[in-house]
Amino acid sequence: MVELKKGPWTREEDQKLLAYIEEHGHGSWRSLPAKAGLLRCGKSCRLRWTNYLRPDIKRGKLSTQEEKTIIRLHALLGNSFRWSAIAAHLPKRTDNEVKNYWNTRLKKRLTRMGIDPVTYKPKNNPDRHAANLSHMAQWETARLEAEARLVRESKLLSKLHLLRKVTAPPPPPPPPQHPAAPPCLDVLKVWRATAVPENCFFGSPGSLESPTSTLNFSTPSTSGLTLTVPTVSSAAQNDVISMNNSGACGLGKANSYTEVKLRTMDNSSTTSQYLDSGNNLDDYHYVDFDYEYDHDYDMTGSVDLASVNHNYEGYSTGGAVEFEDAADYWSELLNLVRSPIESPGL
DNA sequence: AACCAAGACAACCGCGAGTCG
DNA sequence: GCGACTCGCGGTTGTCTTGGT
Repeated sequence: MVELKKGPWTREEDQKLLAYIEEHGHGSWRSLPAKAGLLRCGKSCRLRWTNYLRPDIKRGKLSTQEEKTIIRLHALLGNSFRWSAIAAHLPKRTDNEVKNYWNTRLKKRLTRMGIDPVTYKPKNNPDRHAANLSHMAQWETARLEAEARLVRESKLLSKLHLLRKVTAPPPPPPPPQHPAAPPCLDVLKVWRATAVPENCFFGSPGSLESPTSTLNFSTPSTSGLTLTVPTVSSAAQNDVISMNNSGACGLGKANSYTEVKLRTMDNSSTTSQYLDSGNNLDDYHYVDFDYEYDHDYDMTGSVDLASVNHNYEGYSTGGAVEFEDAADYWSELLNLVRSPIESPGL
C-alpha cells in the first residue's frame, strides 16, 4: 500500500492539482488524487484547493475594514465561532484565513488590552447584565436595526440622486454587480455610530495599536471612493476628510456648522459648501458638488466636533461608505460590540 | 553566526450534516 | 430507516519566518 504524503504542498503538487481541476473540475475529491497523480488524500486536495489554489481567493494582509467586519460579526455571533459565516462577508477570503487571523492576531490583541475575546468585556469589570443576554436577543436586535438602517440608507441615496445638479456630467458606468450576501447574515447592517462614553475602560487612544486610516468601500466596487481620515488626538479638534476619485459625498450625524470643500488634486479648482445642520443629530446631511469625472478630488470637511459624537458616516452615490476617526477605532468598535442590546421586542 | 521564542500561516484531524442507494 | 460516502466546519497542530539576544 502506498503511503499518502502529508505536510506542506510542493509547487509540483500544486501544478498537478490545478491542471487536473482546470481540465476536469474537481468532481469527487476521493477519486481525484489518483486521477491527478497525487499521493495525497482527497481531503487534503480539497483543503488545498479551497484554501489556497482557488482562483477567486484574495491573499495578503486583511484591510482595516475586513478586520472590523471580523470583530463585529464575531461579537454578534457569540461563542459559536461561525468562521464560514464571517468569511461570507469578506469577499475572496476563506474561513480558514479568517479563523487564523482571529486566533493569531485579533484574539491576542484584545487579550493584551485586558478584554475577554469571547465576551468582549473587560476581564476585571464584567458587565453582568450584558453577559446575560441571549444570542437570540442579539440576533433579533441585529435584524431590527438592519431593517431600519436599510430604509434610511435607501432614502438618503435616493435623495442624493435627485439632488444631483442637472448640469453635472453624465455618470460613470455603473459598478459591477456583486452577489448579495445571504439575508440571514446581514448583521453588518447594524453598524451605527456610537459615542465614546467617559468611563471608557481602556487607555487613551494613543496607547492603542492604531489601524491604517484609509478605509475603502464596505462593498467591493471598482469605481469606489477611497476616504482617508487622518488620526486625531481629541474630539475637539477639526477633522479633515479627504476623498480621491470622483463622486458626491454626504456627511452624516454632523451637527453645528460644517464646511465641506471639494478641490481637484492638481489644485486647479476648489468649491465649497456649508452645512448648518443645527442640533438635529438624527438627520443625515449631504453635500452635492459639480465635478468632472476625469479628475481626482480631495474632499475636506472642517467639522466642529466639540459637541458631536466622534464618528461620521459618509455616503456617495456609488454606495454606502463608512469613515471615521481612526484614533477612536478601538473605542468605537468595542463600544459597538459591548453596547447593551435594546430592542422594543425584548 | 547561532540559538531561541514568538508570530504567521498552512495543513491536518475529528465530528456532524447532508445525500444517495 | 440504515449505512456508506462526501463535504464542510471548527479546533488544533505543524512548519516556516522573523526578530531579539
